[in-house]
Amino acid sequence: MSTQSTFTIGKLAKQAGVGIDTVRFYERRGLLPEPERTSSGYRLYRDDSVDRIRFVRRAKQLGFTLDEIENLLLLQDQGGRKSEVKALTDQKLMQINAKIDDLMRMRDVLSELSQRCSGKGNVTSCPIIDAIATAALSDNPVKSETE
Amino acid sequence: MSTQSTFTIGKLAKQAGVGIDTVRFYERRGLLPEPERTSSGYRLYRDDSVDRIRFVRRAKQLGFTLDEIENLLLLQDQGGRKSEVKALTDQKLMQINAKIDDLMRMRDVLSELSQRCSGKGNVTSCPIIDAIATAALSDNPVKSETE
DNA sequence: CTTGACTCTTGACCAGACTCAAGTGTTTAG
DNA sequence: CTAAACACTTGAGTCTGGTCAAGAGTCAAG
Repeated sequence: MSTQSTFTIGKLAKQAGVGIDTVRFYERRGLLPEPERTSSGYRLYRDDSVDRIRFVRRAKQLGFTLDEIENLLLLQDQGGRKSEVKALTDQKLMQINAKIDDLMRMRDVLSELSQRCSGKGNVTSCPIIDAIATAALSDNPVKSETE
Repeated sequence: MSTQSTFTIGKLAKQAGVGIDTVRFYERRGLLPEPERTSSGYRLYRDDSVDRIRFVRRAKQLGFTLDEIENLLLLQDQGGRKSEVKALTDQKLMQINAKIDDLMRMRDVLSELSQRCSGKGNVTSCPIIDAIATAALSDNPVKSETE
């Protein structure tokens, strides 16, 4: 009578917008609890599993790794403190800022090199190649702790 | 009388600032030509190999992958056209810009969420968790072609 | 001559997040 | 009843850029 709200892995995957293998992978990773099974062993899910996978996907879009997301989910499940969530967020924010800084430095160099290169003729005395070949780039570490 | 300017892999690695394994790895990858060998099989290098490794390292700092660097080196070795080098550079520039855009979008969301979260109390009704759990984030693709 | 430092090769392993293959069992539509 | 579509498990492969280990040969100093 009412909508029977359990479904197998294929529907879950489709509803959550991921592949079937991804669902099983998330389960192995501990991001999804082990679901009930039918007598024949098929996994049975309910809507909350869709939500959970979407949570993972959205957190990933924000730059969190699966390990970090596991942490976030744990805090949600077991009622952690807001300060822990905020700490994870701020840490991620700093990592992202560091990465942006790296990339902007690369961009600045590349964009200047591109402008200096006419693009005409053969590669002898190409400002781009020359700059990479000699130490025209500052030799300070471009690597941030985020790599 | 003159400085005998060949050396084995350890010196090369040290001079270029990479590990010995990295040198051999670059050779396997085709970034370094196969060097001469002593009668006992030791690799023998000259200064140009130092330059070549440094080229790779600098190009990497600019965001090029080893495949792309191989390409760059090929253009340098075989006198390609400047336009090809410029094309590679501009392509990389666009990739980097796309990545920066992605990261800035993430940063904006995270930074707003962080500001909205007091960090006090337990996680029930945490604005960060709530935002990830519901569709508070735009569901448009954050993925750029650079991933 | 011996010891220690150096080099050789092959091949495995790391992170991160999946993705696929093979072989088998289950459910459903016609 | 049969065939398609779906699901199961185990285990391996993908990509990138290295890094490490084992076992053996080589070279320089004392």
